[in-house]
Amino acid sequence: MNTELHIYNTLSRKKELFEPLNPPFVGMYVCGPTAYGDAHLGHARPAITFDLIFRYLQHLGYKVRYIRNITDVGHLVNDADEGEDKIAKKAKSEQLEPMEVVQYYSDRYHKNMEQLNVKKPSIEPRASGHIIEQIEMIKKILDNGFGYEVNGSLYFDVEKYNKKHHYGKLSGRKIEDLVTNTRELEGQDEKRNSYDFALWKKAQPEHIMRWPSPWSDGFPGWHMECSAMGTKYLGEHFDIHGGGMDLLFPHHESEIAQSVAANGIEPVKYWLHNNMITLNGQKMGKSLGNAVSLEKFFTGENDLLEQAYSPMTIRFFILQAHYRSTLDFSNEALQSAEKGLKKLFKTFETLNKLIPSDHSTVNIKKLNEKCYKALNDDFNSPVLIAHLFDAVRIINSINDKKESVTAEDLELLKNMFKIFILDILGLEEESSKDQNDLSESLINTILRIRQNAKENKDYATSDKIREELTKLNIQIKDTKEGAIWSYDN
RNA sequence: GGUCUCGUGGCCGAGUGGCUAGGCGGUGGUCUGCAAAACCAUUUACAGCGGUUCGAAUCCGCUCGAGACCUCCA
Repeated sequence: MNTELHIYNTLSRKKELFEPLNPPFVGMYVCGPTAYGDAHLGHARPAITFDLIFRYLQHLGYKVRYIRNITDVGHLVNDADEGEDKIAKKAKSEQLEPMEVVQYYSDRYHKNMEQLNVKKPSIEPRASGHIIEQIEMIKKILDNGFGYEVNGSLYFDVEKYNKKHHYGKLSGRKIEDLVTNTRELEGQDEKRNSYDFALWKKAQPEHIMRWPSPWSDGFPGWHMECSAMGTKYLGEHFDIHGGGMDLLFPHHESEIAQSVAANGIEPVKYWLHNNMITLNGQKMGKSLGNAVSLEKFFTGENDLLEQAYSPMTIRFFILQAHYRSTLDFSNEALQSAEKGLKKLFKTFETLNKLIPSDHSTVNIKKLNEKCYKALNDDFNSPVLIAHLFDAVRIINSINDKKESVTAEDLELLKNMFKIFILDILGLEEESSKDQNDLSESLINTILRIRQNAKENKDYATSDKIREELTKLNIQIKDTKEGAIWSYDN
């Protein structure tokens, strides 16, 4: 039962039985963030999706090596910029060493991931730390005749590659379509064909991120880092490669081509892609200017947000949709997720109070099996959550003496909750509110009651309240504007 | 324009040939000093049109609508 995991492979566009290449080991590579800005809701989706997958594979007993890179070289800021490095641009504008920018945003990313309870990957390599590996891989591609050099820059010869292999097999594109669908740019292009892509780019004099190579001082092309680092840590052929659907083409397509060109074998057995998060039906992305940072979600400081949404609300919201569906953001949807999550956690308390009886009126074993069935069907977390809410209803009914379970079933129920909610979905209870906020509003509530008593000339009660608060080192002062209070330390 | 994906009830979101998804909200009830919580019941569905089929939200075709990718760069 637990072993029949099926996952949707973008390569075949079908659900396939998951069979690792070298069980019990599983290698998984996921495209991580570019460290040049704060993480937004769109970044949370792949992180949480592959965290779920990581956690479930581990739960099934696999020894998973999970690689999630940080891209820290050669990103453009947006379309308007002429070939300038995203990180370098930021560095220049803020008078920083590029690595300072990378460090700053990596730290912030890690903090957000921790808040979302996303487990750390096994290895988190950086592109800048693997320049040698990338150069070595480019050399292999050249040796095998799939690259060409122009003025110190190297490009991948897609047409030549496509004669022996299929460029476009992952994204379902045909090279003829690429020809007709790419418009010609002015002569500045060094590439033989518009669909060729850079393996290595010669740095312009103003570029501050540059490394020596046999061809020029420059930087690696976009797709190289994932091919090189994936190969280095997981081997030439590994189990799972993941990322957002937006990376399907050309990034992942080109990764396949590079690996095949260099190593002669298909790099990845299962390709997994999560869908986008939309806002008013449109993809959420930095370049579109509609991306709300995770930090803003947690504090609520954004015009689009009616309130703050906790990291666990965000996590639950994302897990309530299947990872291959688009998920539309709205305040209403997040608020209902918040309530649902609260209900789920409240049930933990009820569960611990339950008293077993000598027979069960509900089939807990079957429910448990259904939960596994949901996850085994391409990590269907929304269906899993639906089953867990069935369990919630059952638990409350037992508490109301309308249903009953044996001690054995109760144990299973407790175990289910722990395994699915805490371990696999990775949800955790959040301390209801900031402690300070809570005590502050508590005191204000008490003072309002005292004010009422005073207005009713019930001075016995109002004095009693002041006395009790004083004992707690909370000093009350009655002023013309009303009572004020402070900690009396 | 090319390629692909999608269109489910007030909102979000599963399902993919016949059997209640689920959450949030609404309504009625049980409980309750009142409320909350909980439980029970209940409400509104499968974009439109046509076809296949004993039977379609689910398959096929068309129409309408929405989105993603398709230059440089990561």
